Amino acid sequence: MPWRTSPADRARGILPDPYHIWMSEVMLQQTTVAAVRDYFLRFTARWPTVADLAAAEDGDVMGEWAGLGYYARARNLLKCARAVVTDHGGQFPDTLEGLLGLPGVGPYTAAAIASIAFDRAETVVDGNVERVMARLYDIHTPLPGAKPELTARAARLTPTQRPGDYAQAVMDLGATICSPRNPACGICPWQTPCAARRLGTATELPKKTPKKPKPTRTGIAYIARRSDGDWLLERRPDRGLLGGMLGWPGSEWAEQVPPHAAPFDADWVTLPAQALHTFTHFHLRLTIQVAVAPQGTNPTTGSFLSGDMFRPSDLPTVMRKAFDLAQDHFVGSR
DNA sequence: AAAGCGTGGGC
DNA sequence: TGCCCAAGCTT
Repeated sequence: MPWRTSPADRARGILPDPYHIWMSEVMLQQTTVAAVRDYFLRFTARWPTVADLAAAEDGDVMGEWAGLGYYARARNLLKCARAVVTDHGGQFPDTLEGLLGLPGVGPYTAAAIASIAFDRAETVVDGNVERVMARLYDIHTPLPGAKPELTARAARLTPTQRPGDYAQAVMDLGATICSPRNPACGICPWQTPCAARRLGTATELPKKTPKKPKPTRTGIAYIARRSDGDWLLERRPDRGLLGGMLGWPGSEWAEQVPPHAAPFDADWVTLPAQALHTFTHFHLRLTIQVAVAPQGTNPTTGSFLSGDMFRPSDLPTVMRKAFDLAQDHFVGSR
């Protein structure tokens, strides 16, 4: 992992850049290491310091985050960078309390930064640690209700020696050996004290309360290309689903879509294929309508973005799926 | 305090 | 193939 420094360096007092640890930890919230890696490298190459990031344009940061999901993280990333510069002299706070005051930094991330970047004896409790503790102590209370007990167990184990190494090690243990499906108990360094290992309950822990089924919503997206090659796009409002991201104008997304109008009058063509996408709490079937806009078109929403300025990679994935289908249409009809 | 909030990979 | 899961935070 490119944000990590070796235990050997850490032992000699060489700690990682707090900016890098903060960046990686925010990206890693509910996101796999494999997905984060390239984003981390692009962000730190483009904005090498927190001051560079604080000076960035909102749209540039949102565009660079596109595809990683949970876009409130990107909005808070910018807020946080600016808070560090304006309220903390450009240095990240080195205490749990100070870190918790930053936007997008909750109990886990604050403890991760404090322990990994500053070697403070704070306790990280992420999904890995929850699983390891539930098994180590054979706790059958379902999550999220078990969280306080799991946190207390984890805190009791946190050492004062090399807390940063320990935090990473216990998460690595959960990510590799004490894995959700096929835990490798035979090679686990904690196999002797582990209650679930002894009782044979490891694979069924931690218990979780069942999830609600996802409803299916539908909607329409309007993808218009002007004769000069510009695309009609809009910036979504700064809160809610895909907040702050670039997207295509369209209807609401709902189980029953209310009446709505296209952004301008034209001979809109409905594509034969829909864009299918699943969000955290619903499935979406997006119907795509395409049109060529004459020069001088005045849309009721959004604005035309030049073909040179528009990077499809700035779009969140659902909008990118819609674009790919529309582009097939425009190319195929040429 | 329960719900909202993305995405891709693995099985 | 659909479901589960991933180094959670905010309101």
